[in-house]
Amino acid sequence: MKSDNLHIIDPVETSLARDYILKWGVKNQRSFNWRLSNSSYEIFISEFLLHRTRAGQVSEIYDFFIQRYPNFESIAETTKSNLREDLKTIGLNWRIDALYDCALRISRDYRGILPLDKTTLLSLPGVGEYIASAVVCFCIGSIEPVLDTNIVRFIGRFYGLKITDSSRRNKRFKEFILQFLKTKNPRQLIYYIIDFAFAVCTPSKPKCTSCPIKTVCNFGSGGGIRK
DNA sequence: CTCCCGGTCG
DNA sequence: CGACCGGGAG
Repeated sequence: MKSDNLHIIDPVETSLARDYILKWGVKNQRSFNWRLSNSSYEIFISEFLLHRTRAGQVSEIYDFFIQRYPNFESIAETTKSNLREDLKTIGLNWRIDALYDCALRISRDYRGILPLDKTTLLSLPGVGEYIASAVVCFCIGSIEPVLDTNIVRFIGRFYGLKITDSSRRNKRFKEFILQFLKTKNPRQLIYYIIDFAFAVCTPSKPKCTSCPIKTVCNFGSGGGIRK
């Protein structure tokens, strides 16, 4: 029987699940070129393009885009219509405008070098908490509350938290993911969680019966979502 | 916290 | 239709 204290982080269960995810990730992680990059520009671009867009979709144009636009200046020097043409397969025109404006500002105000503090990142158009946190974590290696829809679903189910539309900005979810990411390589673990949530802890019909952490998971062990 | 928005794909 | 490695406004 689990503790009656709701929403208390169990360090043992967290540690067990983390170890399982790390093990699972080694064999089952997806391979994307942007995950191998340590360039702040490429990391920023990839997160920007992944905004509300499937990873498989982005992967089809990612190499082409980085080659054509190797830095922020090259984006700032083209036209919005060129940029739209080169990104038309992934859509979301407002995002393309935002990317263009980001490139202008970074070129003009920061000499083309992406500032790596969250406050400045958040001031850029189209950059919210997820992208700012992910960029800082991936570039510097610090532990940040990176909460995309996949990670929110995973954290919510695992700890038995009610998942709502605002969970990604919920203070409790942030605390839980920060705790979960307390490893030497949070970036890698984030990728693993995302892939795990994509393949096993899916939105509909999660594969709980074959899930490696069902015994310590609130959802998979039959606890369901506690209020 | 709630709601709306967006282009594309499975 | 729901979902996508969310952001912005209210």
